[in-house]
Amino acid sequence: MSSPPRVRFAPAPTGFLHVGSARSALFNWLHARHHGGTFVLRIEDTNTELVQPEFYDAITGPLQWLGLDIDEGPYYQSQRLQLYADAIARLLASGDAYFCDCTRVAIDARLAELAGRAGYDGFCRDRQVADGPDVVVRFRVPDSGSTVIDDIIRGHVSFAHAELEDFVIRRSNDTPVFLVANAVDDADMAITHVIRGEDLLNTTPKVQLLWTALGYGEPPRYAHLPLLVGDDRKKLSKRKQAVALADFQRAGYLPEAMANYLSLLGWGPPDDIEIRPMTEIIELFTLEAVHKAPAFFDMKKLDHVNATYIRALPVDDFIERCEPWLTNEAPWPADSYVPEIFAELAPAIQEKAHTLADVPAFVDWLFLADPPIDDDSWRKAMVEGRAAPEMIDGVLARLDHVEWTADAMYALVSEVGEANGLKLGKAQAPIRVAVAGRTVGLPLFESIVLLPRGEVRRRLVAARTRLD
RNA sequence: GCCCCCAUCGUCCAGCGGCCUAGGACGCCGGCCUUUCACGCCGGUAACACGGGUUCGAAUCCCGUUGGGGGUGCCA
Repeated sequence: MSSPPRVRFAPAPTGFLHVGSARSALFNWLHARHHGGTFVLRIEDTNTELVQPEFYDAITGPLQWLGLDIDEGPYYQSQRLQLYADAIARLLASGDAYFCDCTRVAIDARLAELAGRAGYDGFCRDRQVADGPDVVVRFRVPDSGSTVIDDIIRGHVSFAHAELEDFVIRRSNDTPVFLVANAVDDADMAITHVIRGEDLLNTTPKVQLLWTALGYGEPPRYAHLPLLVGDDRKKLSKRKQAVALADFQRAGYLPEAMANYLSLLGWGPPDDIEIRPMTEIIELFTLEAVHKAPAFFDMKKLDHVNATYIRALPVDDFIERCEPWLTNEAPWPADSYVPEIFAELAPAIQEKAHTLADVPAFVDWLFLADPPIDDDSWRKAMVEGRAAPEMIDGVLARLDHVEWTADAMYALVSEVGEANGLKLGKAQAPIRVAVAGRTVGLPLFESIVLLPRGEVRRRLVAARTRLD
């Protein structure tokens, strides 16, 4: 354990990279970085029937976005098939594996009579079946004894061989099952630590058995991470929305916030400071400190972490990161967007936005010819609020003579409010709704003077008209 | 069914035999600040699943129960 660790993240390209997978990747990466080790990416694509080419990029893209730089690979198992075939041949030769031509239906029929058993009954163990089409290779699990996994997170986990079936290691289409590829590659790539989700814990003794039969010597250390669960306390599933890492990117989460939050699921820094730079997390992270219980993926907390990161961004950086939401994704026509106006307001927006996707809603009224007026806001400020018509009339009366600055507007609205017995908080509401369309938003006077005076007048008049 | 794992506030983490009348964070509820909403600050709510042991002493160790999850495929 004195030499630097070599870890691997080994996803199958069968879908978009899931947050749970991303968390596994992160923990592997953290372990490697903490110990100055190597982070290897290996694509587990032995099952050609399930693999979809478009998902290869769906792995490396999000990893890169998250900031998990890869030291080695990607290795593709589909390009290493000969290695696995050789290993299987060796197992066949040594008698640790055998051919089987049973169909699932036949197996199930036999199993139905031996109540309580599942999997495979060992029917072909000594039938000397010859290789051929529709023939698989199975591993001969020892009848007695057990395999013990010394898991860094879970301690010793024991599996009785009697509970393990003679599992398939080569499919009838001649492709190896991931268990073989796992053992072969982990040995070949000199992997020292296998860090992955707890859902793989049950497959570990099988890989271990293969490892031993292949004579690989000292196996890697295992660390099975607690699963990430959703509202229903069940493993985060692809069925639900927003479990792909790319969805979070699209929803306006910063990669560093995402990585920071993910590091907090199943682990916590010893000093309780949760939001901090990745360099510090690397320094503090250890697998030994990862705990065992499943972790709920809490969007509320993610939002909080994200908002904290957004606020901490240098304003120029913030503006740059908002770019996609201000252009391609923006709700306004491209030619009406004025970068200078946005830049002026950016610091205030940083204070309020929880995600980058929230950003356009703060400024859309500045770039839209006719911003929509929110019904609830209208009701609250114009109908239920006191003196809305008086406020608008009062402001309108002096609008053309006021200096077009935030301070002057502040004074104007304050005075008109006072004349109507309203404090500023109440007084500004009708003006805000008339001009910006909502009761909530940026500091009003600072932002309203960014609109031409004539446009503000037009909106006030329109609101006043609607009020009658 | 069988195998494996897990069990501290609603949620995420602290706690690894005495410092715990259980700590922090998110959320939630009050209050302050205030140009709305946020931010910030102050305060509050709220947990050791249960039952047996072991021990002078248990959230911490052991056993059981209950509950949850995962796996039981020619997916990974």
